[in-house]
Amino acid sequence: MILPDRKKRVTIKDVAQAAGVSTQTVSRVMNKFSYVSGETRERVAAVVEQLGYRPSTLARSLIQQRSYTLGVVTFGLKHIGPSRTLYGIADRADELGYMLLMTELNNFDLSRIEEVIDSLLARHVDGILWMVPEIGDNHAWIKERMDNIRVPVLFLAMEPRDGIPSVTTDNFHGAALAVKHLLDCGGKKIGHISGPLGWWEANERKRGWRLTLQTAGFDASEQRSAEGNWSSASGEQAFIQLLESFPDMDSVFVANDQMALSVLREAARRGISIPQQLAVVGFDNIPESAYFYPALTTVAQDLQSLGEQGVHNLVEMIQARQENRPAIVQSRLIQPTLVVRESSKRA
Amino acid sequence: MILPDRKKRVTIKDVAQAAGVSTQTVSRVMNKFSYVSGETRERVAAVVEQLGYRPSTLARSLIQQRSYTLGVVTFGLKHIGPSRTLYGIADRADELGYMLLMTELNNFDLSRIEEVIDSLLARHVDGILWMVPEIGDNHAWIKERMDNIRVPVLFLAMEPRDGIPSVTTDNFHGAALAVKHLLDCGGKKIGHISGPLGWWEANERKRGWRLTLQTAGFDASEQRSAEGNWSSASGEQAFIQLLESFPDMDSVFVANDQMALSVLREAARRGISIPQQLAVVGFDNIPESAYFYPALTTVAQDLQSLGEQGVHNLVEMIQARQENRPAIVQSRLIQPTLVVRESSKRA
DNA sequence: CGATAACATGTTATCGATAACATAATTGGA
DNA sequence: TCCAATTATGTTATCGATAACATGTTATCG
Repeated sequence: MILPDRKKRVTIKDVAQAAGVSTQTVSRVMNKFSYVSGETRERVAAVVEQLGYRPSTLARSLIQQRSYTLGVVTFGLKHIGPSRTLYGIADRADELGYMLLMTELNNFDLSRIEEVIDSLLARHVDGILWMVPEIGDNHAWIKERMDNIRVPVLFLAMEPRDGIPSVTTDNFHGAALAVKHLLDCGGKKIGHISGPLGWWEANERKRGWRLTLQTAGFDASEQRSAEGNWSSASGEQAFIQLLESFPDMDSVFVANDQMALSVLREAARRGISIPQQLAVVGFDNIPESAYFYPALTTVAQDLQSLGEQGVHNLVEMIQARQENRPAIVQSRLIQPTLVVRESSKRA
Repeated sequence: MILPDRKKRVTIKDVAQAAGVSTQTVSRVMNKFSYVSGETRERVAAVVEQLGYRPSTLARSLIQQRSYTLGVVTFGLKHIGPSRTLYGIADRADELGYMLLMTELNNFDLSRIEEVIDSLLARHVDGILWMVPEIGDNHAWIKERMDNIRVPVLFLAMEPRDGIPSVTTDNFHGAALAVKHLLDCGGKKIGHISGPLGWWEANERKRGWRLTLQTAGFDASEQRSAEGNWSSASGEQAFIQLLESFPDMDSVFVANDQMALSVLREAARRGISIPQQLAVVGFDNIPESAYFYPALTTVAQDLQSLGEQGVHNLVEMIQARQENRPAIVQSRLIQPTLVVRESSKRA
């Protein structure tokens, strides 16, 4: 027998010819649920097996107007947050029979955004997951262009907006949890190290800090907070600055764990004991935070499930559209939880 | 004028009809470099602009037998290492005009591996980046199946093998750097906390530790090393165990930064001063390691450039094949560097 | 026993583009 | 001036599959 050229794709025609049937019959065998006699089915299956035939999803996508592929647009992939989300996305997508076309967005020019979306649409993705943090007005294009995009788009970690499907961690509530806990621990003078305030998430966390304090009758004035940029380096700077503008601070809520790490270190250097003199709470619950010294109390946001939810809802929208049902647009908030560890435990 | 249905794809036919030319002419306008009169070109371009036509990469992939898409198979995406690599991949791929089809491999069953590869091939990827750590014999399938895969496959972080293209950090050399540095710092009794020894990378790092010590005439017996599983939790266990089996240890080389973090903490708890009583060197140079207390000396592996190199070489192979040139198969080793910080600096 | 339904299979059109080939109109050089 | 090369455009085949339709064969039922 002549072995087929290993470098050439085995097509449905090859199978049809080898089995002595039409391509349609091969297609029927591959896709089950159609009238094919047992004998024919077996014969075709044998040829499929023998030639190692695998249908081309690409060709199928074209005729069925459906690719079983989702576009994912990320930003800041090299950081741990996005990759945990991506993990959830990959996992659920696989479960639901979808693959992911990935793009990293490296800037926010409108032209770059269009380019990215166009290249996804050119590959016929069934839907798009927009996994880009909301910074300044970099989401401004949404209202205008949304309807021009022929497929559903779901936004992750975006400020909830009416009529725009999204899945987002409740940053405000997370911050409130942190601050309430610090109050419970006897904190009276609670400072804040925020993320870059151009970021919606950073703003929400700061708002959570401010409002929770004010509601409880405490001071949350501007000199009690300092701004970082999420990095440990910036956290160190912000902490030093905060120690100056708010010297009698007894607790601090830090907008992410990386910056909190710097707080722990700088405190150790200065002989400020944690949690006795200064209670610290972070945000994110990165895996390392349990092994900081002292172990960091932090707000856990479940990014993996954020990603999973995102895929789930997006696929739901895709199916609705496929079946001509009205799309259920919803903004979903995921509640973070507090993980109490040593850095805040006071006797 | 009747506006086109926003939900329907604008095809080359629509443009051709609206411009009063054949689809071939539209194709020529889109792809430049062919005879089209200035007048026709302008007219078609205007229609393209007006209808917002974007060619379907999918259809083009089918006829050109080339998709400008790379398959990426990851493992352990939720960890920081893979995502830094992925960032490098995404960046370079974008630069070279490729998109990425991503899959997370969640187990090593041969059937799962075939499934993953099949689903990438079904989507006509031009090449595959295998970004899965080598654990036990989970790469054993390579020799057998490699030729059955119709596209080039490039392996990241795999043990270099003749005839198999790969890009890999030189773990052995990295470990040697670390141990030599500890010797330079006056270390005489140098322990090791390894990663899970089923991993090739963990083994290499341990081998680097052992051989460097032996070459310098020092003891590197088994009770001077303990095995972790990369996690901080396991690092703590391994360190405690090591303190028992090797009580007079004066330095320790830890196979990754997460485990080293636990060493720093446990040492602090026990009043072991670092670096005076115990010098510590980690591996990876995760961003946080510079902000551990004390700041961690570590071996920096440039995962981003690992990813970039991988894409670069893979695309080179794809082009070679396209142009019927012989493929240049090479295994490339990337050299890590030592970053000296407080945890090893002795007076 | 003949008509209708269920089964089994094949033929042609289609998805959205480009390749390969064909043809007509200019241009240019001997 | 005439023919070959260049320019400009159209027609048909193709990539690899499925949809839609057609047709023949075998059960089934009144």
